[in-house]
Amino acid sequence: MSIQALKGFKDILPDEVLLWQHVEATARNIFHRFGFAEIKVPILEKTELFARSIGEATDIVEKEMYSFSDRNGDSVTMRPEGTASVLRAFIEHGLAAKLPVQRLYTVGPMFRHERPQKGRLRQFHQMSVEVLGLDHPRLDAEVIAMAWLIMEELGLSVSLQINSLGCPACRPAYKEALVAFVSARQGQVCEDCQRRSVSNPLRVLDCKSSHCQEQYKEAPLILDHLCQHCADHFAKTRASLDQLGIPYGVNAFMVRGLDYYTRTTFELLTDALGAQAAVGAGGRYDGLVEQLGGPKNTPGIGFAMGMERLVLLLAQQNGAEALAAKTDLFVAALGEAAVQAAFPLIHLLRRQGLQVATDLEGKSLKSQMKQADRAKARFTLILGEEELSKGEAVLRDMASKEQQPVRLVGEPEAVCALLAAAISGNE
RNA sequence: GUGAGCGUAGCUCAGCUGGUGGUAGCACCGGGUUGUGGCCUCGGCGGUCGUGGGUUCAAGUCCCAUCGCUCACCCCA
Repeated sequence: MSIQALKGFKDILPDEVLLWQHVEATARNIFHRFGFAEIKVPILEKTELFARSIGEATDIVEKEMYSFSDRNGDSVTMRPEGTASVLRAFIEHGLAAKLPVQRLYTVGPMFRHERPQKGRLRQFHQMSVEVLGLDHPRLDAEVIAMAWLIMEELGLSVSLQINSLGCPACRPAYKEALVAFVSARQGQVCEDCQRRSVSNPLRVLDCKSSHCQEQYKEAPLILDHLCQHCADHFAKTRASLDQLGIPYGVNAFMVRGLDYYTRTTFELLTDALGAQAAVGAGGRYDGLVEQLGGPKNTPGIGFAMGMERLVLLLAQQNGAEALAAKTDLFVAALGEAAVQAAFPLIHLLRRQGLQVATDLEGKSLKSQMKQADRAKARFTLILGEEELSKGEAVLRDMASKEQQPVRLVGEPEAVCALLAAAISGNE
């Protein structure tokens, strides 16, 4: 048996890469329109960084991280998410002092040791954004609107849900009320919920058991327990979203998995990916910068989008035919003398910026025409003995089948220019 | 970590209650067209039936184990 990739680690083959590039290019373009700058951060960090940011008691930290001792004995971890690393860099380089409000985005792989399933891998890829230093509700709406625009420009139909998780002033009291509610119904909820009510109480609300959901219809809602400040912030965020015409649903049962979230949270949801509903999600994390040792009172908000999930959606919702790679010119040379003449010419054409494919071993013309067709070449330059003796080649338009002679004598640069002109003239 | 389903050619699959793996489709290579692609047609290449054991005269088929994949739970983008 030959060696296979690790479980949950996948090769992205050339055909699929076209979709990935489209997704990434679309998002990057929008990030830039919104004033975001790219930051590249390491994939490996000290384990402590994630333990402190994501939360010691979360599943991610407890049992899903790729952690190991490096050769010095330090515990290091392959990042399970991007926010912690970006904030570490923000703090480490004193970016707050350079610009009061930082808008950053990053793209790359994340690692979580989970059981793979549809839309979920051990190495997966996220595009994520962070805005640090501002907590105006209009910013919350702007960030959500940016995520929404990416969906629009990718042509993906998803739904947007928002919620507020409160802040350290109001959430604890709500948590207590919820725990009291669940423990009063111990016998009526599933084992998972009984466990969650202790480990991560808010999580009971998105239990998949319809029986549990029935029970929670009467449950206290976080939105009824927000302090004045948080309630205000949420109302203004909603008003700003309304102003932009972004359609959303308020879901008081929406909970995020990471401990650091506060106030506004949101998810972009689809029902087309099996159990994986969220293609993007994020929220505010106002205490996190300080918690990681950064400047006090540095609020933050961000979101991450799962690229595997976006690509899956794009492939099934949108069709991907339009993204096929194509070639400007295929050079078919027949016989050693022609191949000799073609080889440097091809290089010059490529230097000039044309996409040129060829067959280096001088196969039959039929075979080379097939290759040209497969490469989706718009033109084929046929260079055989006949043409060569006349100092010419034949340029064939693959779609119309029209052929015209092209003079090859003279300065190579001039010949290239002639060819390039012939090609662009036929567009 | 838990549960279920599935492993036959590069890909998609057929193979019934065990009885010689398929002219199967797609892809690939070549011929029909001495130098012209897509369509058609003819031919060719291609297999430790995931692996190991067991039952049997006989196992792709039944049993056990193991590895892998998929989906779901958990959790999450």
